Amino acid sequence: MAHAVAAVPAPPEHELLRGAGLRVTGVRLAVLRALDGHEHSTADDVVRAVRADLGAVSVQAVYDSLHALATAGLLRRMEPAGHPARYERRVGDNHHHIVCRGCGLVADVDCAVGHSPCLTPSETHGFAVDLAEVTFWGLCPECANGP
Amino acid sequence: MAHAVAAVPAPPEHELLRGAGLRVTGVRLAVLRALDGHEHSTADDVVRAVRADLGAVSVQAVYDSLHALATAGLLRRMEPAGHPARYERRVGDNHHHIVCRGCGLVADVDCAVGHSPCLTPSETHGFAVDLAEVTFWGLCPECANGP
DNA sequence: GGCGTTCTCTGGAATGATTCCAGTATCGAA
DNA sequence: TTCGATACTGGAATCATTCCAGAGAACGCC
Repeated sequence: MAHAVAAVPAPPEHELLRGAGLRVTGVRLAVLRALDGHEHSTADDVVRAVRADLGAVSVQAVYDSLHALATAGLLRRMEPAGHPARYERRVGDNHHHIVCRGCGLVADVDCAVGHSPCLTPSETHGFAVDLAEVTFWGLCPECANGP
Repeated sequence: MAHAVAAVPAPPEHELLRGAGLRVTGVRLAVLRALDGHEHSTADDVVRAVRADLGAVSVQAVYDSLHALATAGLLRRMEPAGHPARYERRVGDNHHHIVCRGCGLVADVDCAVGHSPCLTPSETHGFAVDLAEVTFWGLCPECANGP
């Protein structure tokens, strides 16, 4: 009876990649896993996590994967001014970010108002706007108290 | 009667610097002038403008001035992801930016709603928020039509 | 199951904006 | 006018990211 179910189901990450028309590779799977539960990781964080997972992997392989996945909409790239880029798997929803001026810590914020009032600029200067990005700046609890 | 007014009034930039507690130097005045009518200039743009104005000036002098002026609140620094930082003299008002994905062109947008509903996040995670930054992304008319 | 095309990964070097450093020049208060 | 603090010079360094050419792996097709 153990073999009644035809095959081991492919892991969800596998499906995601196929669904997006991307080849399934070890590095890409490892990148997705690395970001699971570690939102707002830098490319460097991801490189370390992927190497802990797979062994030797080149920096470019990770950058390429991050690019491919971001372009396919499987992850989102955000770049706080003055900090390296950060990646997250939470996509498709309308959420924003708080960045700490002290340590660079990033936290998610759901849109303050539910729908998107600020997401339609008053005057577009003829631009075809496709995305509104809101970043809050401040100090995290740690940096606000610390020396 | 011509000499009734005691002295030639200091240029407004001069006053601005003194008012902010900054020393008045040629480079700083030239940086402010360079940004006049050329909002959203890059550091490189400013270096070129300052050199056209004063002659030989080091890159660091311009970066130092930009930093000092930005810290003093006399200009604002904005850094669209993937592009060099840009500087503008329009400060203190609540305005945002549209950035072209094609050419990097930046335009000003007044807050879509007048006051600031989006500027108060729903949950701050304990952060002391002091600034909300809204960036719209899209294509400028030129890039939307061009090849 | 093997084959070939096409995309991905490796390793190393390059880029570009920005910053660091030590020494010299300048600003402006006394 | 002098002096201390601050700004500027020139050159080298940093850091995230990208470019490059070639070796390797995925997967549609026979």
